[in-house]
Amino acid sequence: MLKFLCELASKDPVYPLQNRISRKQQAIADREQELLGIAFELVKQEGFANLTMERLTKLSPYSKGTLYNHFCSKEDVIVALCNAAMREELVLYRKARDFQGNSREKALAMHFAYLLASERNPVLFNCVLTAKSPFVQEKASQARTLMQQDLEKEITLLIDSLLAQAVEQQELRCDTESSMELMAFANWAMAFGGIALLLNARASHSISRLGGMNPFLFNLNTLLDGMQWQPLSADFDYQASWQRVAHEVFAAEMAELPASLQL
Amino acid sequence: MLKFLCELASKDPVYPLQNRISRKQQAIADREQELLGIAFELVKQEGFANLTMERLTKLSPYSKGTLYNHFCSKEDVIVALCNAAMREELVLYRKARDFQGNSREKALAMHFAYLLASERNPVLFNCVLTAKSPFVQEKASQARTLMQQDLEKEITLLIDSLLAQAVEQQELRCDTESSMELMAFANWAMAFGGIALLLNARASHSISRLGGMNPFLFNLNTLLDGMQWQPLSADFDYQASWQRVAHEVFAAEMAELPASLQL
DNA sequence: ACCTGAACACCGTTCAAGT
DNA sequence: ACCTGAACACCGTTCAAGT
Repeated sequence: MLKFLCELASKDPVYPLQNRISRKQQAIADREQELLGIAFELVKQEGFANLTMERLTKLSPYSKGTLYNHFCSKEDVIVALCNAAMREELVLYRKARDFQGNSREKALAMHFAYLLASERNPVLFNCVLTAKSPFVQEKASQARTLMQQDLEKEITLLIDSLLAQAVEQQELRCDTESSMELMAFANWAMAFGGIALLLNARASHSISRLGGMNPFLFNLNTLLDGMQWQPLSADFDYQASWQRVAHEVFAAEMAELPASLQL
Repeated sequence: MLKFLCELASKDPVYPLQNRISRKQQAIADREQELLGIAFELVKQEGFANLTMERLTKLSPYSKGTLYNHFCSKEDVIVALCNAAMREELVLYRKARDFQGNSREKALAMHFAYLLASERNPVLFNCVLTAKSPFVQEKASQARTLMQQDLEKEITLLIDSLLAQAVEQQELRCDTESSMELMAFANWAMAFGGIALLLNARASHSISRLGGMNPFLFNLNTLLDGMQWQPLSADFDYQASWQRVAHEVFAAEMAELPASLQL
């Protein structure tokens, strides 16, 4: 359940790796992962309102004081969870990038990874937004906030290099320097908006009426067509690419998902 | 500040209008508006974490028990605020629809209205998302939840009729029945995603690097081009339309905005 | 019938006392 | 040096007592 937290434990920069990490430091890092794992279970089961320092203390073998030794506030826990989620996303993005296909198919694979991450863990997806809001941000520790910015930069870098590759292969045109950044943002906005609405507003009229249709591929095809990213959706079977991504890249991750969710 | 709450007071269906509303019912409806106004100020100043039943009680002339007479829970207050925000949005959408121009320009005006609503009141914009999350929804009163669905339907209707009009005028093609609903959703997702990210993640790398550029028009032009909504952005000056909307439709609302925000 | 506010269980954060 | 848990101020919700 929380293996993603464990395997990333030693990477947390709050306790930076040294050539030889002291036993004590390692113990502290381990405990932090243990605490984050419990916090993760709390939000997973009942949403964010269910995460309280009180409950976190009671479910852990430690005292409140010790919790506050790791996290300067409740918000700090939230940002820490969000960072773990982003690290997990990064792993998926790297897999997506290696998909065999043209540049637009690779972009599709990246979006698939984003959607997959949100389906695997809906609450953490929302976490990423709330964690960025100024009210949360200002109560979190600086170390954790900086870490978040680093992770974000790393993701941005991946996207940028994909766009650059597409331009190089002449499948995408990019008139000015700045329009590349605008294109990156447009992709993020479209994907984020679609997922956030689907996750949170499933009951809403204009979403429930979509019935069994999968709006993601439609959204993406429309946006990428608007960017004139070749080949256009009229000339290529991106539905097939979407299926290929599911089977060739993310078969393992898909298998973990509840059967009710077909991407 | 909270005039939008007042003018809509009598419309709240929790206390439905009758041919002759009793004096007592009117008093109750008034008090509810008063309470919502205070709640609004609380979230406006310091975000949602600042809204507590405790503070709401203290800032009002009433007791806790009376508050719970109006709102069955804290979440119920949030949904009530969200509904007020949606009513305000509706007013803007109606103004946008009457913009003189081709169908795609009208769509632009609708998006402008959405953006304007979010700039006028960032916290309530977020409110609309959190208010739809299942955890909040299940703690709110049914009356308020139903009201929310009605408001949503009304907004959807406006969008749908604009799309239908565009198809009728042959500026937009719509192959199947369902693709209209997909197009409506794509517009919502793009607009929502862009605004939510801009509001909450201004500090994030891939947003801060956009600098002074306004990504909204880019996002919209790209999406609507992808939908093949005529005339395409290459053949029409939508930048000019955007300015026209600001001046011709929303001059009054723009004037209220802090000068730092140029749409 | 409606309003009040005391009461209860819970929460976030701190810090003196302990090891 | 680090851990503990009592203490404090605050919060959401309820309900017996009042009018």
